[in-house]
Amino acid sequence: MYRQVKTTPRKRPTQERSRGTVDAILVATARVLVKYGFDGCTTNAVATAAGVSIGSLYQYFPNKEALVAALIEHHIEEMTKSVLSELTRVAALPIAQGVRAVIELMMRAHAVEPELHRVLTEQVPRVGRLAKLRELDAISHRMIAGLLSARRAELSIRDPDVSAYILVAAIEAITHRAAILAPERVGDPRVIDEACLLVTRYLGVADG
Amino acid sequence: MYRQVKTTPRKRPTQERSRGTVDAILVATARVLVKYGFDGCTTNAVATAAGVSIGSLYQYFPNKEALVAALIEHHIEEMTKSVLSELTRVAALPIAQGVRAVIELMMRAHAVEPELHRVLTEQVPRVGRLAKLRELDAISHRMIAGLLSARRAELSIRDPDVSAYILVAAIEAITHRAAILAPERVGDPRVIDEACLLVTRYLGVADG
DNA sequence: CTAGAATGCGAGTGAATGCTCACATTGACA
DNA sequence: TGTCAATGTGAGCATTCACTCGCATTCTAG
Repeated sequence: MYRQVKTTPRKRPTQERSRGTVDAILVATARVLVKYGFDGCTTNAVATAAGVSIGSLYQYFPNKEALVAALIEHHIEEMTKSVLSELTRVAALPIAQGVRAVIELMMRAHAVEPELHRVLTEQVPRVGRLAKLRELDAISHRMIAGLLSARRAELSIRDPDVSAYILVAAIEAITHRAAILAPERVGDPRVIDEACLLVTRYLGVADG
Repeated sequence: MYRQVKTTPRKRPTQERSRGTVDAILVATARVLVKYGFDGCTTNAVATAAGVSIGSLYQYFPNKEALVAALIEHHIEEMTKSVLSELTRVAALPIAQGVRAVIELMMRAHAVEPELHRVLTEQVPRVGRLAKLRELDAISHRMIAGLLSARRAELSIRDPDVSAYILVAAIEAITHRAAILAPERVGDPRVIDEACLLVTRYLGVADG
């Protein structure tokens, strides 16, 4: 399918100077990626945009994919972190409030740098980072399933696992679409309210 | 963003012979695309796989993107057709039955040639066919909104438009995910049942 | 201060590949 | 059967681009 290439860094920067270089390269990658797309994101273009020589770029990244992979990895890790912390926090809340909190988190997560988010999302499969994405999915899925199990008495669901699958897919899609296809919908309280309604009615709890 | 290229056919085939050529090229494109991905899908590879010379390929397709665009267009048109006909049919059914019918349609639609579907989906933006996809979205959205409006008395929703947005996003995602990330889930009756439940509970109607 | 390590440089190389074009073959129609 | 248009061919051109390598500069430790 997709040619798999090594995307592990070639060398870790140790001095201050080189850390700056690596940073500049990553920032430039994001900029070029958003502006010209994956195909227009040539290593030479990135190096130029970063104000760094192409040789330096190759000191730290073994190839083009590695550049994008690094961005994706970073992005997904950030999302994983916030999902984890938010879901932990939510465990203590009344369900309706928890639902709203999670949905708002997702909206916010999609709203920061939506352009970059879109490009990265599109390029995930090309860069062989689907596994990383599925990891995030799996985490969300497990945590939601756990929450549903724990509060099962309050809910009218049959199988927490299937329900978690359905909910994760639905909420991810609603927020993702809002961000990608209709940016004006992001943060639209009608959409948020309605998404909350979808979940609470499905779970059989009163809306917050 | 993405360099836009002409993707309109260069010449319409008139004789029987050339129609066969065009067909062979499209079939080969699908095969090569699935097997080697977009990057591995070189025009020369497609021509070889089609048993056709590279020159002939360029008689009918102005460039590489046009090949994939043709496939995508065809794919989306097929989906649009079945969505239109199914939604029309559904208008006469009791709501719960209609919901199930639509969800099953979506599952089926995603289940035919899931590999090709996945690759095409991934390549939609690169080939500048996002507009076509949004068209299908808009059609679905309008028709669902229409249905919700018409049966509003039976439903406990506030804004048919927002509800349609939510439902289209949720159902599309649930089926898409099933097909792409967990093919074993496609047609899983538990997932279908649960998706129906999500919708009927949200709409406030009894499950079928 | 100095030696060697770390970092930075960028012209150039090699390979991939989209696409052209001059020519060959086939079909339609008189 | 002859002629012209439609169709088919594939060697190779032109370009793009990822990546290397030999050398220059900067840092650090002793």
